[in-house]
Amino acid sequence: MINIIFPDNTVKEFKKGVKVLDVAKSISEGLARKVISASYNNEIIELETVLNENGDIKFFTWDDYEGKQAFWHSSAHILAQTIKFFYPKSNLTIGPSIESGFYYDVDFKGENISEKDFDKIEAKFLEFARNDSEFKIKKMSKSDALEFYKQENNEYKIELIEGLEDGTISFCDHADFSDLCKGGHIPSTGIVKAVKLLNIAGAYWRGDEKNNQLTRIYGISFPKQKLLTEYLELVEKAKERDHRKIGKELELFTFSSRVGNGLPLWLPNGTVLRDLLQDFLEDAQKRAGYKKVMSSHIGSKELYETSGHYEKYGADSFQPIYTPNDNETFILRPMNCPHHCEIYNAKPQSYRDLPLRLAEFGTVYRYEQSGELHGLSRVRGFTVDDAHIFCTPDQVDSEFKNTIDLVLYVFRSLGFEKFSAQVSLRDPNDPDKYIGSDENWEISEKAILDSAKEKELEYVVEYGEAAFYGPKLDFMVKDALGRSWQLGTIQVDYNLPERFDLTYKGSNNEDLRPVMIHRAPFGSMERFVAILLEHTGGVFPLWLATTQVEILIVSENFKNYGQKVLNILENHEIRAHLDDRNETVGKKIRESEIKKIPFMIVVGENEVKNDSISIRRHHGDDLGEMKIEKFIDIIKKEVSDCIPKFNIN
RNA sequence: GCCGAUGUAGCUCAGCUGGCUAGAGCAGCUGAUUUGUAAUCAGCAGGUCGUGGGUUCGAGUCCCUCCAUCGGCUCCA
Repeated sequence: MINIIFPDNTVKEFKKGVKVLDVAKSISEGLARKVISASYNNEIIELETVLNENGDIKFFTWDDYEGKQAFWHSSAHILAQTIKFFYPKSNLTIGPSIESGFYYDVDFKGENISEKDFDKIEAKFLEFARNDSEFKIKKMSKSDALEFYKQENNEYKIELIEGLEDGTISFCDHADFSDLCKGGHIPSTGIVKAVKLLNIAGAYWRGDEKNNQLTRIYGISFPKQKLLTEYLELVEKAKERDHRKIGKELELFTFSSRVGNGLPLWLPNGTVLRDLLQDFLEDAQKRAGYKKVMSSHIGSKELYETSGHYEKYGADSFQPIYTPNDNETFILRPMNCPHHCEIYNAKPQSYRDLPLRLAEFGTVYRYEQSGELHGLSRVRGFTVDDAHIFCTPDQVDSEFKNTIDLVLYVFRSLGFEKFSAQVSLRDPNDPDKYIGSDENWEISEKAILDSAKEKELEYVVEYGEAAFYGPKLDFMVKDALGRSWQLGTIQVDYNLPERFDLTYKGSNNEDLRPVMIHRAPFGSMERFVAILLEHTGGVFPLWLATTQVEILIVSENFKNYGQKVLNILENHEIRAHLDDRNETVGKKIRESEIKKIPFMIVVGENEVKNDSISIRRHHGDDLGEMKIEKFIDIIKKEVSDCIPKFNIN
């Protein structure tokens, strides 16, 4: 007999060799019908798995994350079966589940496949699913596994198997289809009732640009047709929040091929928004003891050779700028830190001056690969809300933590409650990618991990994601379609201070080396605005609305009164606009609604007579007629309520 | 940079298998209307159909090149 512990901590005895599905049945028939996956001692298993030792069991249904993963992973098997049906010569590689759905990477061996083929693949997929074939795991010896794929001439699977240990290799069979797989399936294909292939893309084998490019087919599947319909509707809705669409509608920014790809043009509305964000952060930074500086958009090549950036990125960047003088070469600046190092160097520094926090909204230019450009999220010219903190080694800890507080303040003030933190460390297998001593790296990696822990951030550690000069703590936020973007970033750097020979005088008059912290709470104005647009859908909190109040006159006879109202609001620094066009009130309201303007003021005969204004909120709430002074109070209160000031400890 | 898709007026789109001077709505301009909470009416103007080449009696439509955008991959100081 074995003891099985259930999630509610009850323990039950079962016969050794009991099947997982029978354990579920012992609880209730209902559970046994709904359960599609399970874990034992935190290892994902099949419902057919037999249990021979004591352990913790968990059951998963479609409603659980793990249930969906098993469902989608199993769907990838059915997709693979279907692909083999239509393209018998193709080589399968890997087919995992992802956050929403699954994909399979296939080498089609020169055969063409496009989205036009999706209909027939989906139809055959569902036909295979309806056969309700059971997924069965079978163990295989390494030599048999290799032999299986040698017959298929599948060098990818062979490479995978060669990396596995004999005795740990298993295949998953369903119907007449067999695939190398470690497990984690639903019981049978019949549960999959709906499938949609989403797109087709190139993907490098093992994620390496130097390898063959495979064809990746993305798909998603559901246990009910209705869920698929709902999913597709949700995606359509999310597309309405695309920042590129909203940016166009609200006239925030644009691009021009004559200016250049990836070089955004900020329109008047967008510039108001951007300035508001900049003022907001500058106010917080002032309170946190930062000093503003400014520097040029180009710098001599030597500057970036000193920093190490030229060696690392020079060849893939905008190329050097020459002058009439043969001895001069300049570079369009790709980052602000070297400039700030030189500001630090402008005079001898003392430990009494530290920490020195230099802040600049610095515009930088990077030649991103053409396939990388993406609206405002990935551009070739952008402005970093940059600052560099020069401090003593003792101060790193507190400065780092204060910086985390500032980032969290920014995120929370702008309604980014859902974000993930990522600690990016060196790739232990590729030390040549990085500059600086091991000792310095270890100190800074520890500083970041300690701070993240103390601030109780929920973070993941990614090896190999560090900048070449130091480790990072990044704050990631998702866009409307669920893609993750890095916004805020904090980086500890022991290397640039050495390269620029930065020093300060210690209390014993000795020359000491400061530590640098790079940080940008927004990340960049461009990307931050992009994500902000996708989160708000263009409906900004009152303090960020580019136009806060639209004044609508009932007819041209009330132009003067409208103008008077406008003047009063503007005197109170309220961003108002007078719509004095010869149009109907209905039309002006419609247009203000589309532009998502928070408040509309309607003035006509009644208002002139009563020396008042009538207020309508965005989305239709009628606040009625009131004195203009009262309205000003309402606006001022709402603005101060939605944006608390940054307090430093 | 790589794989796939797309590219018609400022915007959103129509234009079937190649066949008259390429259409619509919104926006714009002109005029009428003087309007009370999501579109007043009429008229006018606006496009070398992304670019360059080719096939054809004839190309928005078919083929090739390049460019850009979109979805991924890779990259992201």
